[in-house]
Amino acid sequence: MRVSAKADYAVRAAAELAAAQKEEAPVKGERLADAQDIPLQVLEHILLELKHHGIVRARRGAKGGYWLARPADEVTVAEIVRAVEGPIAHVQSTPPEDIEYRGNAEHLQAVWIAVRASLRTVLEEVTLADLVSGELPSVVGDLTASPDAWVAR
Amino acid sequence: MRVSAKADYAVRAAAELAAAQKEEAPVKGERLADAQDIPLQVLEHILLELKHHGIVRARRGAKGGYWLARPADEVTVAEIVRAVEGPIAHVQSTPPEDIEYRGNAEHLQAVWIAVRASLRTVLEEVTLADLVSGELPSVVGDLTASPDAWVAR
DNA sequence: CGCACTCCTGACCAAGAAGGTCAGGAAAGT
DNA sequence: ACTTTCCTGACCTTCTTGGTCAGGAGTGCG
Repeated sequence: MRVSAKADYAVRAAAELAAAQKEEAPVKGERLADAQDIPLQVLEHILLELKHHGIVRARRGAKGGYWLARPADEVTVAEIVRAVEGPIAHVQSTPPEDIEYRGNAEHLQAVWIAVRASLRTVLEEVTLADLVSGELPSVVGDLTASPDAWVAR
Repeated sequence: MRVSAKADYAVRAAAELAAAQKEEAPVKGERLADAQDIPLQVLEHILLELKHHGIVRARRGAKGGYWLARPADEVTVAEIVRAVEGPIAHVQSTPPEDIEYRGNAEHLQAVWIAVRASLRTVLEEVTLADLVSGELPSVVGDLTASPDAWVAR
């Protein structure tokens, strides 16, 4: 139930790309790495994965670099997390809808499905455009409104 | 962003204990292992952790076994998951409220906080009593109502 | 008491993931 | 040609996961 460094890095790098989208020129990996304090070689691997998933594009050579394949308001955080971490909220590496629970745990499946659905309501709602503008969807606002949400437990 | 086998096992075993709570006699580890198809030795380690967290109690010897330390409607799934997996929704092993984001990723913190909060709305709401009775809280009902929630993405 | 029963605990293990580094190849521009 | 920058795979160390093994310690009963 944790977020990997890779996913965190990927979203941060993508946010930088989103912000640079107006510039009309590719952004070099090194600039992204510097801006977000990510080891360059790690970042390159991540960007490659994002490219394979059709989220970013790239060109090599001088004047080369990376850019988003789509407008920033059409790329969700969920997509990026899935690209680098795989499916969200799997249980023992299998999707919750494929698990059969026995005995008194029968209804546990619905709980895991609800867990996944609740993650989706956040991750699929937030786009890179939201992220860089700071105008987050209302679902995020609602969830972060209580001071309770900001303390560990 | 996945649920470990251990967490899944722990909740299932706890559900069995919740169901057996009326019986007034401890439940043997072996019976739990059989009922939920969990390797006995793995289960014992898990139950030990749950015991250390004050969620279950145990007695050894003949007539020994495990039982819930509290009524089933006072034990949430969140507690059990935390007992065996540690804090929910940490990023790179640090709680999201302790991370400082720079540049265009500044608002990512609020997103991770919202992710954690949304997990809590499910996991802290569902008790073991809910789980065995099948009368899940409305938040689960709402989230699992759409057929969309039941398909992979 | 002696003994069977059951939990308790730590050591151990293989496989995989996480996080990161190294080194070289392949396109693009000047 | 040559530099720049992405592309790719190999490799490394540490930690986690899921699981097994073996023995110790408390509990109840004949």
